[in-house]
Amino acid sequence: MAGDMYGLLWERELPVEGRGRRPGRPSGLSRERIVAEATAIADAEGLHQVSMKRIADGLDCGVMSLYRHVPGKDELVALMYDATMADAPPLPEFADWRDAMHAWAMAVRTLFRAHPWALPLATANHMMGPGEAYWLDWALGVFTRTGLDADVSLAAVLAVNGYVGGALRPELQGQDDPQWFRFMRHPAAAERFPNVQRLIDSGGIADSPVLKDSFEFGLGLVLDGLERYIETRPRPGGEP
Amino acid sequence: MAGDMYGLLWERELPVEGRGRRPGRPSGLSRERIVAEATAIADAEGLHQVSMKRIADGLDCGVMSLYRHVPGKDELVALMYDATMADAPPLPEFADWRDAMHAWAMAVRTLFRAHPWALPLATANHMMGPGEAYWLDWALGVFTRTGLDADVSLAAVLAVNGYVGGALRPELQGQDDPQWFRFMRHPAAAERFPNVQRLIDSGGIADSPVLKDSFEFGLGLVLDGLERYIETRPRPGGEP
DNA sequence: GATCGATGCGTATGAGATACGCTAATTAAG
DNA sequence: CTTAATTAGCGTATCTCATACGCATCGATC
Repeated sequence: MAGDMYGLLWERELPVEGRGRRPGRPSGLSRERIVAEATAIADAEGLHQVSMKRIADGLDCGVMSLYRHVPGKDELVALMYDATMADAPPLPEFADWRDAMHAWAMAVRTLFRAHPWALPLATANHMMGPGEAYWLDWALGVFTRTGLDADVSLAAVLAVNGYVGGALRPELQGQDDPQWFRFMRHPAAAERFPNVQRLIDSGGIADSPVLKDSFEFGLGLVLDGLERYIETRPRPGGEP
Repeated sequence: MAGDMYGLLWERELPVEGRGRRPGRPSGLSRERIVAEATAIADAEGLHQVSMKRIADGLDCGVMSLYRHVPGKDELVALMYDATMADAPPLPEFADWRDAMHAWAMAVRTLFRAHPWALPLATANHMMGPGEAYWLDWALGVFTRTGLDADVSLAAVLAVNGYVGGALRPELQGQDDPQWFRFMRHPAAAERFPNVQRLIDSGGIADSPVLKDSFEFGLGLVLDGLERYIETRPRPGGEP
């Protein structure tokens, strides 16, 4: 179904030169406006509510006009995703890799919290666009500067990124439905899941400081692991 | 759209008693058969190919017959997800928490590798069913037995689970399209993403042992972080 | 002002989910 | 053995969507 996502996401990177004015009706619509409208709908009401009709209504145009600017809906969603990833202020420089990756993770989190519909898309198979590549490149630079090899740097980025993507899941759910444990009300659940039962009985779920910041708690664990790796990794020249 | 997912996923936990034989036409179809057929289609061709018609054809029945056993498609997908999570051999006992969580993570990975369509669903907002609750409870038990408080145990599980879910993403993608870095062929990409460029130039991506097992590498980092936490955490009674 | 090339978009098509209501198959009651 | 009760199977009709096709329109260029 997805034809040339690569061309779709990257073709505009080079500004087309040498065409000052072309013949033909000037376009009131644009790919950017369509993507923006679709994203606004998704942000407000979920990806489920994004339909070509709904977008057209929002832009006050005919449905089929959209197809002059976007190949199809799948491609539009891919564009929405990458545009969303690009929609964040650039990160500053950091002296310390750990501060840098902490900031990186928090920035990514902010992004996904603002656009909850994007997280499942991140998990689905997709082509990387410029918006997403920015984050990868930035994080790669952080680890490369600590002296890690390129492949290990990538593995480190994948680890942090993996944690962030996964840990966001319950967080985004929590915003809509704080009752992750509603199922424990079921009479059969208590005996089948004694540890969950114990957790609920302990009472302190709601106001546990660790759980309140479980994202940063887990992030800290990952960074701790990386710190240990970086400190103890075999170095080419041995100890100075 | 999702009505009573809670009842849907949990109602069958208690076997209904006291009804030996009921009147009415006996059912050839069953919820289980429908879920199994739908899962088989999704495993083979992706969730996109699962339609009520396709399922009905596979089961050699009419489309509307399915609705006698499943409230609707969204609910069917929820059932598929939870049934998939329940479709794994139970984990053995482990003496060491680290061995246990390593096995846990690898088991979850095996599950998602067998059913790639399930991972985006895990990321989407959903109600926990008995299949998923099993994994949560098991992991919670592991940490609780190390003496961690219930809330911290949950945070630890969320951290490992987060890592696993997130790290699986590129892995599942890699199976279908090993060219995660195809975008770097773009002329504009090299200068905009120098660190990715350097990574590619380093050449050793394909046969880097770290990247080959990047899942376990990252998992090790998370467990290292947890180990350090467990060893240095403040204990109620002080040092023995 | 005629032509060209792109945009805007109405209409038609086909897929997919599902509400409704009828039919069929059993069991239980008379 | 009827007959009523109850539940499964499912054809048809509808509604929502994505999208192919082709015509109309608009400006720039010649």
